[in-house]
Amino acid sequence: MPELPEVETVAKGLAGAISGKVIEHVTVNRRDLRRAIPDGLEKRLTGKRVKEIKRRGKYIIIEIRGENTVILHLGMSGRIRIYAPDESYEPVKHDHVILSMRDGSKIVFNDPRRFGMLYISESKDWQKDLPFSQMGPEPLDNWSARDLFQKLSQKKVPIKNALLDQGIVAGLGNIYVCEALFEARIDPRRLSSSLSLEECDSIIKAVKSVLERAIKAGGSTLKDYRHVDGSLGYFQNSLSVYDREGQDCANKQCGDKIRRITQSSRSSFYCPSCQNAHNN
DNA sequence: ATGATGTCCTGGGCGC
DNA sequence: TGCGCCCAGGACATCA
Repeated sequence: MPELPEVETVAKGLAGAISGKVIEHVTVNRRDLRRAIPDGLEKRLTGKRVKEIKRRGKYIIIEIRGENTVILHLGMSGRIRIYAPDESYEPVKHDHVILSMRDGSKIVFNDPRRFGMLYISESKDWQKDLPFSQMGPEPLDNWSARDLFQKLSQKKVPIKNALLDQGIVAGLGNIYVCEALFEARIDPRRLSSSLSLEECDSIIKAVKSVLERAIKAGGSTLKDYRHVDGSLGYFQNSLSVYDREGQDCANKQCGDKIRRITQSSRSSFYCPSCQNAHNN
């Protein structure tokens, strides 16, 4: 379940491996992912040079010289594996796309659950395309409490759901929303429109803090996620509430236990004592 | 228009 | 050991 820190880690790994390099051959084994891999992808990318790799929300943006931008989303279970020129590539189940670079390295996109996407932007400027045209701010860039407060003031959904909405802020998923709300000491059930400007500021600080620490740790490996070299992230060891139902609250003086509830048929984890639901 | 619910998909974990 | 069941969840479709 890659969220911003995991996607950032993969994007950085990809950038180091293929920026400036030429794609010599493209193999697509299976096209029917969440969004079909477009026919013609092979032709359009063969012989092209990779310009730059970026990240926007949970998407990896691969800019190509002389072609529109390649958009990659890892879905839930997607992985990118990079094989150095001297490494031998042994195909495994669910290897859907293989980019063979001119220097002999290979980039493999594997996705068992097929929730991922790999396509080419329709417009010259990918940012004008959906979903980017509708996407909220990058939480680590210029995300302001004023902006969040303004957006939440019209929302009648719990704050947990609002933060998962990519139009409010980009890149957050279930894990980091739970963690950030714990750190901001805000109950996930609080109505979005009930939050004060100060509370929005707390949320922003908590989100930034948890994302920055997770990126430093190389992301969280719960099930599927791996770095591009196959190694693991280790931020899962630093999670305070996510998947810790029944365990002691991380605040030592608290003494309460982490609770799991369901919101919009998704699990939320929180500490009933530290995350107080006054003002609902 | 907004929010709630259902759908896609596979592997892993669980109970019996 | 093996079978069936349920769960994980990001984005999007569909419904009220």
